[in-house]
Amino acid sequence: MDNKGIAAVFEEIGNMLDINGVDFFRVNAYRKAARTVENLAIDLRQVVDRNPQELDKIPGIGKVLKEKIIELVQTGKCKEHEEMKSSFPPGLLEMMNLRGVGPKKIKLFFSELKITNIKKLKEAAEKHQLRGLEKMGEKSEEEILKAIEEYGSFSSTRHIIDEALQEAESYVEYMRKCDGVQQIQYAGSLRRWQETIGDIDILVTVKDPGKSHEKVIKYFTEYSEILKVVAVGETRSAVILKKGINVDLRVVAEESFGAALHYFTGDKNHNVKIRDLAKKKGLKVNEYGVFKGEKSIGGKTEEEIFKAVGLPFIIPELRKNDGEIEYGLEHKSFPKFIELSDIKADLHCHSTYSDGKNSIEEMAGVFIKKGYQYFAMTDHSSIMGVTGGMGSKEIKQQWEEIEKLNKKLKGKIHILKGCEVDILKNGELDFSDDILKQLDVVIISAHMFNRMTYEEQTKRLIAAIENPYSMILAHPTGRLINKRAEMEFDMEKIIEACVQNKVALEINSNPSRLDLTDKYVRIAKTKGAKFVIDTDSHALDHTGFMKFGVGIARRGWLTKDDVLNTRNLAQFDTWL
DNA sequence: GCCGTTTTCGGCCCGACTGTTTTCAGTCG
Repeated sequence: MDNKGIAAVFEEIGNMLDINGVDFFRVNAYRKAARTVENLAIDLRQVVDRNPQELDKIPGIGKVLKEKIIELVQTGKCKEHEEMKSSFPPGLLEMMNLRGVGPKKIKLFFSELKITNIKKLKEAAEKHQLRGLEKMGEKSEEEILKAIEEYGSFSSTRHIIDEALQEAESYVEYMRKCDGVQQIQYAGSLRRWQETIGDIDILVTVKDPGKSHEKVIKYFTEYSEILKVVAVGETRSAVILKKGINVDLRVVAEESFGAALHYFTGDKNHNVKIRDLAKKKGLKVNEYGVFKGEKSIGGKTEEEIFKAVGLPFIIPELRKNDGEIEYGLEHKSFPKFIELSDIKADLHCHSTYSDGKNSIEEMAGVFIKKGYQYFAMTDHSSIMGVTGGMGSKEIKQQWEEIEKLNKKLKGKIHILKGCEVDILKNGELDFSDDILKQLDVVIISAHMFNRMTYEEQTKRLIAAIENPYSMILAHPTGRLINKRAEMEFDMEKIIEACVQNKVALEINSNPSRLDLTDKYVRIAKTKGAKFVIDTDSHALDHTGFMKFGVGIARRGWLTKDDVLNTRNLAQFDTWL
């Protein structure tokens, strides 16, 4: 069983304990462990295989959960989990997904009305049987029916980052026009550049706290794209957009901007840790500031929050309670992480020579506008028949065109002759050595045969990486977020093969790919890998995806030096 | 269930909003 599966089991045990009314801290221990395991960079299967004692180092995993992890990895099951589940009516846990329904309500519905699933809950609400229960009334019944409707109509999947970003930017633009709004900023997982986004969080400060709050909240709930207003309070509001994304608004005074921004940026585990640190120093951190007793000692900026608990500024991308707090306490400063402005080239894009929408010259034009010094033209090789991949005749034509363009565009940008060469089933590449040796940039990638076994796939990829002409391994897992699962293979071995053979790892910036993921970026860095951040553009407007790849790189703790396309052409050429 | 330069036992982040109530429990982030 993999990390995700283990996390799901812990989450389920937590939920069942919660419904059973067990001590909340025990429940929380399971939930916390579930989040920790889910966000873990290392594969627990390998840890258990190698040395189970390493589990002791994982925060929040003690004696009991360690044994459960070993059991789950080795047998695929956990006895206690199975036993608990067998005593739970199927369908009961699913009700946890309904907005406004938690463990207490589930327990109430079950003990009083024998409701064991969403269908029965709906029937009971429609027959007005719920309003007779303790603390339940007409309104609660309506809310439950609405929650069931929402649950049925929206997929519970998380949103792709560029969709969420567009929605957030439009909403922020709208809010900016509201009288009384001073500062405005989206926060949450979007500000952390997380690969997928659960909901959008918007923070606003107002000039005149007493008077403006109400006005701003009202304006927020009048946005044209809203499907439903979920909550309206004095400082908070929540809505669901027509596109199915939840948006939370928080309104605070100017002097609390930093504290609120920190609180609202999260993630939750990071925030809990910061508050815990504060507590040990005799301080209290909340969304309004840092307090010593009643007295505020900071909160206007995020820096003040970090400083109060003895930390240097931590960039949003790192806030995952994934070692960043410990690192900050020990080192008192962080390396300067890569920024979008460090990028000097794009090394993976397509033209009409394969499945791109635009000509080479048009692609060159957009990269010139971005101020890039060079880019690699990397159309598909011929096996990608559906995408009109290039045979040896087409690629030679392309070289001629590139040479002409390089003369024409001299001084503006330099085009490298490249190719996204497919990895064949046996690990060989889809072009002869004769072609490969004439290319400036050879990207290798697997588009087909993704159903091979774990071992076969690992072997296949390693063979391709060991090809002396291979330079960059593109989108290794081949996943498409919410659409296609990742290929199964031993990622650590692949990373090691890349390091040994001096093959760079691509961070593919396409928001549906984001492949490598941040977790493996970080592992690869510790193993000494080099990276490129590419957009894999198939049209002019895809070239703007770079920011997402840079976000992943920052989440993986990369600096400029780790990323090859931050180098100027001469330096990059040396690496080639 | 986890954890420890205040503890191996006794703590565990902190606050907003809703609905049903007259003081708060449940839920959420």
